Amino acid sequence: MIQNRHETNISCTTCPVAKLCLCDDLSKDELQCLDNSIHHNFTFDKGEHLFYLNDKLESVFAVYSGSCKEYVTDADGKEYIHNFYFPGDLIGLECFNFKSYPYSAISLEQTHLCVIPIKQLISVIKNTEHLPFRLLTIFSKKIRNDTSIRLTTNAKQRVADFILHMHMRFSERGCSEEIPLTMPQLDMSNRIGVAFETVSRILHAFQRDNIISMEGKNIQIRDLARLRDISGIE
Amino acid sequence: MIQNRHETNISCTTCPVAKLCLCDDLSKDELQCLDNSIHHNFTFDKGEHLFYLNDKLESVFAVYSGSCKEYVTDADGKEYIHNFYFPGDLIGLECFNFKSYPYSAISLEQTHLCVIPIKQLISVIKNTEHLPFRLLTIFSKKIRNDTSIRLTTNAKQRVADFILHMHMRFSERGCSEEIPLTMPQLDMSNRIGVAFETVSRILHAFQRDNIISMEGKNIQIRDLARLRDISGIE
DNA sequence: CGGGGTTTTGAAACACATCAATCATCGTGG
DNA sequence: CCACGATGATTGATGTGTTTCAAAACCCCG
Repeated sequence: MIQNRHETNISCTTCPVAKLCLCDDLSKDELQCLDNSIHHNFTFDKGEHLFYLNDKLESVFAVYSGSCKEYVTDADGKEYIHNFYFPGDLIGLECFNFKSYPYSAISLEQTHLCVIPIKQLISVIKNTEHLPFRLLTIFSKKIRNDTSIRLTTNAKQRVADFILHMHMRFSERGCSEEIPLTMPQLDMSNRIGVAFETVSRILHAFQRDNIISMEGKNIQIRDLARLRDISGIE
Repeated sequence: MIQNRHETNISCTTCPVAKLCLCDDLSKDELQCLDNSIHHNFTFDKGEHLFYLNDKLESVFAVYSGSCKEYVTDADGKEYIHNFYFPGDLIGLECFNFKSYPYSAISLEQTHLCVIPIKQLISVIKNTEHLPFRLLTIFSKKIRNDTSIRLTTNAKQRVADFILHMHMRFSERGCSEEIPLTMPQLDMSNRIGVAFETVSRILHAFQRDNIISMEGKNIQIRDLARLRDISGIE
């Protein structure tokens, strides 16, 4: 499925997002063992699929740079987006005991990925003390990522929730100043379940009220307190 | 926090929902090791809390019988329900690396729970080959449970999604005929993000159209195909 | 300098929430 | 055992937030 592409000497030991990925909490030996099981640095162009719905499941992906989305489409062609993935995130981990992928995944820009064959991942899990716990942490976080937009909220709250959630994720990546929206607003609207025209209107209202500012596709939060207030949680 | 209550000779080896719980996939020895770490059969009355938001995290819970919900409330007192839990489900597993519970959990009826202290769970994970993989499976399933109601759907689709999801969960428990709604419709409406009056109307419309039938709090699906059609997935 | 994919903006329609009142249900105590 | 209050469910009328439709403006990218 995945053609072998330009593979450089990237490794987990030098990876800048290792702390977000499988590697964190691992001993030096364990890290080496994991590193040996990973094929580093596959390049995907914008709009290229990592895999399609019902493709045979063979690998888990780790984002090295760039971004991706997971989605399914219904009979009408309407798109449901599970989540977006950024550097350090793992794609497909929760399918490890499936025969095939239950959704499609596509690159939102030029994206570099590391590929971990499931069989080898299972072997590493068996042979390392800390990886099982690391995986529990990753899954716990994924549950919070996947449920970050609440169902009981209105459109403004959802946009606020989305921005706050993105802010949190990019802060983890050492980028707390600006949130780069790598996806079109249509993707954002499909993720949060609001018409894209409504998203556009709300983003403009937030700018008018000096809650955020936008240049191009970058969002900067100017009033975090107001945003949290609109979101309504805590 | 948890008082020791009437504890009988229930064990994982004889538990009727073991296949849904931590036990599945474990060897006989591993099961024994797990069993020794679990305090079985704590009784919670309807409306009794398992734990409150910000309580110190000490244990994970397994539902033996009955049902529970996890929720948080916002500043206005509005309730957000993460999920419902039925026999074989685990509560609090995704908090294992937290200091305190990030939400509250309450019993919806008389409920029997098994309590697994986190420290001992970690020790069992370290000492068993299969439990780490069992946990990955449980987490994968939980992600699907937590995201079973899509954000981009209308009220009818959400009610349909909810019924289909409950149907799936109760089918796993050998109860595919009738879905016992142990929660009031208000809880269901808070879970799916639809006003409870709207839920009431939709449930009646579904009955009028012979898609479901209801006696008391039990839902019976009469036209699964129509329900799937309304849901719109696949 | 196009031209397809986005984003913006306005007007109209509608699905759903909200408000309000009635009805059913159930556990509790007199 | 029935009356009572509390809780949950139903049903209708009204208001509004959001979607939908439509058209224009923008903006990269080739």
